[in-house]
This record gives sequence, C-alpha cells and structure tokens, in this order.
Amino acid sequence: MTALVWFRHDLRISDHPALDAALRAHDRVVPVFCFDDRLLAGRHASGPRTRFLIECLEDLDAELRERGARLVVRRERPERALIELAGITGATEVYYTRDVTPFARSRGRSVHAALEAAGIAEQALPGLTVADDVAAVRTRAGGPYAVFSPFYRSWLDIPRRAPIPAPAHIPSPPGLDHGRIPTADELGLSAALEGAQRGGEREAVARLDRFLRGPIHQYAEERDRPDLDGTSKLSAYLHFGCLSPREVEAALPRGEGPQQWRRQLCWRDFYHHVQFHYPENARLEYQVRYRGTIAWTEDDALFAAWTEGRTGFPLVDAAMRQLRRDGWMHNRARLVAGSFLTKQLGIDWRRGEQWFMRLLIDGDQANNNGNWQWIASVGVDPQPVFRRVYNPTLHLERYDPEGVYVREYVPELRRVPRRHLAEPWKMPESVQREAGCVIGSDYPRPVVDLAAAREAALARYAAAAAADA
DNA sequence: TCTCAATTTCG
DNA sequence: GAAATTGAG
Repeated sequence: MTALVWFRHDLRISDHPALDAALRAHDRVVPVFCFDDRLLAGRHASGPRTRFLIECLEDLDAELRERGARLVVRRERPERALIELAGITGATEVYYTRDVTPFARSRGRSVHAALEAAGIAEQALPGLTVADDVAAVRTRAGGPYAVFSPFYRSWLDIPRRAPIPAPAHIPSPPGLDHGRIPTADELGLSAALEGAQRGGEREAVARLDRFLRGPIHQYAEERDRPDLDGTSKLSAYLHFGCLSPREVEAALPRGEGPQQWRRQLCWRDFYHHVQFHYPENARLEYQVRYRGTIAWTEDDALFAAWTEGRTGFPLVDAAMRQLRRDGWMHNRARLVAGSFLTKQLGIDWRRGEQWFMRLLIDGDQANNNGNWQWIASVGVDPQPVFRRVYNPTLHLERYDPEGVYVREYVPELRRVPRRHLAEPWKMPESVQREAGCVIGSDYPRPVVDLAAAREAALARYAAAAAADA
C-alpha cells in the first residue's frame, strides 16, 4: 500500500509525525510539495521568502534521496495534484501536518472535498507547534485565551510527545515523474537579498547547535540587544518547519536563558492558538472598539520614509534597512519599528504587516499578524496604549549603547560620535561636517517630533475608543 | 517586553 | 549630585 505525504511548511524529515505515521502504515511513501499560485502571487507573496523556500525544498529533496525517495514537485493546486498522484501511484491515503491559518484551513477544506470524492483517506497530524493541538487549550471559563501569561502557565502543563527520529529509509515507488523544483528565475523572482540566510533542515540544525552551545546561555540578558548576536535567528527555519518546535524544545539545556527562549517559543504557539480561534484577526483588529474607528494617517511619503529607512531616527532606520538587506529584523527592532509606524506616524498597522510579509524570510501569518496587532495595541494581550509607544531615541541608548547596530546598517552615521548617535539632528554643524553627516542632506531630519507624535497617538486612540463607546 | 518625572537613597 | 526606585498615565 502506498501513501502520499503532503509537505507544506514542515520541510524536514526529523520529528515529522505525518511522515512517520505514513511510513508505519504503508509500504511506500510519496513525498509531495505543491507550488500553489494562490500563495506565490497572493496578498503576502514574497520574493525573499520564496527563495528561502526553494532552498528548503532542495535540501529536503537531498535528504529524501539519501533515504531512497525523491520529493515530487507539482506546480498545481494540491486539490488536483494530490488526486492525480494518488491515481498514478495507487495511493490510498494522504498524510499532512495540521495547520491553523485561514488560508490553510479553507484550502484544507477544498483538498478534503476532493480527496473524499476520489475515495482517498486523509490523516492530519501535529508538528506545527511545540504543544500538540494548541487550539484545544482552554481557560477556566472554557474559552480560548486572549492574554499571554495565563496561556503560558497552561501551556507549560500540556503533556508533550517524544520527538520522532528521522527515518533511516523511505521506500518510494520507482519510475515516478518527480517533477522539478523551480528556480528563482523561473518564478520571476527579483535579485537575492544581500544578507539572506540559507534555507534547509541541515542548515537549521547547524544553527541550532551553535545557538545551544553558546548564545542561549546569555539569552536572558542579550535577547533585546540588536547589536549583539544574542538571538537564535531560527525564526525562518521554524516558519518553514526545517526544525520541529517540539524537538527543539526537547533539546534545550537547563538555565535562565533557555527558559526565556522557550517562553518565546510559547509566543509562537500562543499566536497560532489565537489565529485558529480568531481567524478574522487576519484583517480586523481583535479589539472590536478599534475596528474602523482609528483615524489612520494616509501619507504615502511618510510610509515610504519608513520602508526605506529614512525617518531620521537611527534605530528605526537601521531596523528597516536590516529588513531590506537581510530579510530579517531583530525582535526588539521590530517592536520599535512597529511602534514608530503605528503610533508616532499614525499609519495603519496593516500596511506595516504587509510590508513585513513582503520582505521577511520568516514571514508567518500567525506570528506577524499577532505581533503587529500587539504593537499597534489593537490585538490580544491588551495593555494601555501608552505602554506600547516606544521611544526610538531611548531604545537606542538602552539596547544599542555603542551604536554598533546603527552604524552597521546606516553607513551615513558611521563617523557620527557616539554621544550624538541617538539624536543626530542635535549635532552642532561643525561636528556634522567633521563626521561627513550633514543633517538634511547626508542623513534626513527627523520626520516627526517625538513628544508631539506621542501625544497625537494617545489622542488618536482615545478618540477611537470614545467613538466606539 | 513603556515613559516621564518626582522622590528616595547613597556616597 | 548621581543613581536607583516609585508612581501616574
């Protein structure tokens, strides 16, 4: 008997419950990946992320080949491709990893209908999150969670399954047209980013090992420092499932750093929980009082200054240029950049969400949407608005004290003395000339006045809440 | 996972 | 007088 394993963002062979279950129940297994135009050209299409995906698939195919199989690739909707392949191979069942996003679920329903009509069985297995079935976690009152801390406490108590080792051999039917992984050119993708990470399970494992041997032990102290290499940079690998979150958790050593990092893994599970229970969050504010009530600023010039990293605030500009150069941004920088767009500039969080999705190689619907709603103060885990208006000047002093991060990504500021880095517009003219950084020509003047922008933001939210009441 | 300013503590 | 702590928003 033959089974199909439908890969999506679970591009690994280690701790893959669906692959494991298929191998246990069937003599032959056909691993399949479908390039779906709805994703490649959809609202959240992304050249950098698709490039990373291609690398993940090439690596997965190499791992499968070492075990006697090939990745079967189709440029077709899974509703069609899976039925066709089942017909050719005589497969009686399709195995896949359960997903939570609205798109994955509606596509899943189409696939389900097609498989049912064709008389093919299906098996959905866990593997997307640390805890199996995060959707099932309930508060005492019986509802889904909307606050992180209590979710975290419950999450710690969820029983965990043992990680499953990678299979040694994957028997696959011979003579199958396995297709080909398209190249970046064939998909019409623009040039690769300068600093992008390389996709694939083997690269992911190497990075995880490096992180676990060193930086994770300083993670509690260094995680908010974009100038240090203190974070795991595993987000893209987790997004594409090159790493199993459960297996990663099981591999963590003891200590405060690992514990803090595990808590970050829980944020990921939390946002998957939220995405499952509140699919409308994909487009609407979780907090009903802010739906359609905030008077966002429609200013394309300001938005462009933000995306291009020329707001005049060094930390924001470094963050936005890091995104463009590397397809990745440090988490603390994401919060500062997100706070700046939505609060100080007063621009709709959805525009920021979309921009991030376009460039982030770790761009993930559940996490990105959850974090944007969080920093815009319109989502779950609510806090008073004023608590999430971050001051980019103070954040620079605190989290990039020597200016290493800012100087790396904003070369105009490289020769600006340390004491003027946070507020370069206050540099005396002689120092500006000396540093080769004349404000207004070499580096932009600040696009807003921080104190006034903060007050305007608080007023904007207060007016929105009042309008709703 | 804040910010700002007032207040207290310490050398 | 600077640094740490506290409290309000």
